[in-house]
Amino acid sequence: MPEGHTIHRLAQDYATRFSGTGTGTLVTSPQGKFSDAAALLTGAELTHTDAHGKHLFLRFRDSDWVHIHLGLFGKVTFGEVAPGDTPAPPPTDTVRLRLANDTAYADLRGPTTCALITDAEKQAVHDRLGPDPLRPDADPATAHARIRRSRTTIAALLMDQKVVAGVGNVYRAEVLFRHGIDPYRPGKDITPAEWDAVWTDLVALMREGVRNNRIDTVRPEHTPEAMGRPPRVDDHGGEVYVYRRATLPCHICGTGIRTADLAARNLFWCPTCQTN
DNA sequence: TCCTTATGTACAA
DNA sequence: TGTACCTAAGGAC
Repeated sequence: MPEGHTIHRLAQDYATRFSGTGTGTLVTSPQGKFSDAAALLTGAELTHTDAHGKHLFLRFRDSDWVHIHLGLFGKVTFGEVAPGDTPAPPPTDTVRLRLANDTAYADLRGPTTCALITDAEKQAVHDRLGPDPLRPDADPATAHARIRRSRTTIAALLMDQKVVAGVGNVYRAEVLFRHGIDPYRPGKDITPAEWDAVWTDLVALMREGVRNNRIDTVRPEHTPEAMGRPPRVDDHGGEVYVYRRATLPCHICGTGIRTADLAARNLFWCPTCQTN
């Protein structure tokens, strides 16, 4: 489930379990691809975690960072351990990285990236990413400056991590729906007022995503209860307007939700509600 | 048991 | 634009 909210939540969850405990962390790579780095890190304490867009950073000692990117399939599962009672279960052979201490373990599977990097290499990652709605230092004007000089569609620009970091296919589709914006509009036509509204909304939606560890975008007045419709659960675990709802009726106007291929990803939108 | 699909990105041509 | 990479779940047989 990796959009930016997942990564920021992971930064918190890793820190809660492994940092500030005063104990070293057992670091292993049962799957093997991270074995050498794991051997260097094991026994050190996790001192800090950081997230920018879909990139997660775990700090050990003073200048060692583990850089993690989940890609499309990556997942982290946490487990609790009771000392001398319930030990961590043996990791399966797809676990790229396991952290374990006296009270918890965390298994990382299927990441696109899991590598030991330096401060400078970490900085280079930050430098190539756009502002992240979940970071307090984010400057939305930087994003709009790029958007306003591009003829590329707003739908494609929102997925470009150099423009905005952390937005993925779900938030892209949902935020455009919430603002009634036609996904095919060129970036250069997005006004400052529209961008301000979209950015503010992304900040709120993604913060809620971190809190709940899932993506919900449906306004209270459009929930099934409020609309007098039977309750539902969308495929991905949250409640949304258009994502993966192709051909189903729009919650607001009843028009069939449309889908199309855009830069090798599935775009979803309501042709009636999104005409701005 | 096989096939498709997925909230992602990098690189080659 | 196409392809490669990483994993697991769900549906069709």
